[in-house]
Amino acid sequence: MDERQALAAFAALGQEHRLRVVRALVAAGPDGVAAGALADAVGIAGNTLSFHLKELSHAGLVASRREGRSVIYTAAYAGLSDLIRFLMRDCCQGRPEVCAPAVEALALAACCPAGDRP
Amino acid sequence: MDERQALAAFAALGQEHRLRVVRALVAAGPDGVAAGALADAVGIAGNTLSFHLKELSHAGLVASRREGRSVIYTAAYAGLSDLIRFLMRDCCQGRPEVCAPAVEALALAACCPAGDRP
DNA sequence: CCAATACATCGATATTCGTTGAAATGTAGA
DNA sequence: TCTACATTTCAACGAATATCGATGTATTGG
Repeated sequence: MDERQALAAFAALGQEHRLRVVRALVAAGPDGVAAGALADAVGIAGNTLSFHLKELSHAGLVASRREGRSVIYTAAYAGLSDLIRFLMRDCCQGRPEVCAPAVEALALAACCPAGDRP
Repeated sequence: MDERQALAAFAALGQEHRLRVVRALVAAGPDGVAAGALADAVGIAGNTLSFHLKELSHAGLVASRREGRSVIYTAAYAGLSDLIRFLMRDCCQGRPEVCAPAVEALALAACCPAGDRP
C-alpha cells in the first residue's frame, strides 16, 4: 500500500456516514449488506449512499457483488489490514516494547463480539 | 473511544501532511520530534504545521512536551491502538477465521523495522 | 412489453478545509 | 533588557466536498 491509497482510505473513513457504513459491513461479516439496507441503517438517501460507497470502493475498503436487483457490499478485510500496517510501519525504531502492548490489545479485541472478551 | 473521536482521528489522518507527520512520529518512537524538524521533514511552513498538529492533538493522535524553546511531539500509541480497535470492533460476526489472518499479519508487521521480517 | 424495484450518475449549491501572510506569545542567551 | 529563535494564533481567500433533486440504467415480475 502506498501513501496515495492510505490517504484515500483514511479520508474515506473520516466521514460520519462512510465510517458507519464500514463499521456496519465489518460487523456484518462476509455475507455483506445490500445497498438499500445500508441506506436505512445509516440513515441517508440512496443516491448519497451511492456517492459514499463509490468513495469507499475506490479506497479499497469495500467490495460489491450483484445479487438479483440488489448490490451487496462487503468489507474489504485485506484493505483494512493493509491500511493499519501502513500506519504502524517501522514504528518505535526497533523497540517493540513501546507499541507491542497496543498490538496485543488489538489482537485480543478485534475478532470477538463485544462482551465476549476477558 | 466513541464515534466522534474516531471520526476526528480518521479525518485527521486523511490529509497528506498530517499523515506524514503521524508516520514520522510513529517511526521516531517515544523520543519524538521537534515541531521545527517536523516542518522540514514534511515540507510545510511552521504555521501550517501548527494548524495540523493542533488537529492531530485534538484527535488524540499526538502528544507534546516543551523542551527549552522547542516543542517535542510524539505519537500517541494508545490513541492509535484505540482507533484500530474501534474500526475492527465486532468484526465478522464471531467468525474469527475471516479476519484473523489480517490481525495476524498486523501483529507480525507492525513492530519490526522494514526488511527485518520473515 | 410494461411497470416497478434497486442503484448509480449528473449538475448545482452550500459548507468545510488547507494555506498564506502578518502579528503575537514564549523561551533563551548577550 | 534587548535580540534572536521557536512556535502559535488570527483573518481571509481559494479549493475541495457532502448533499439534494432529477434523470438514467439494470433487473425482475406480471
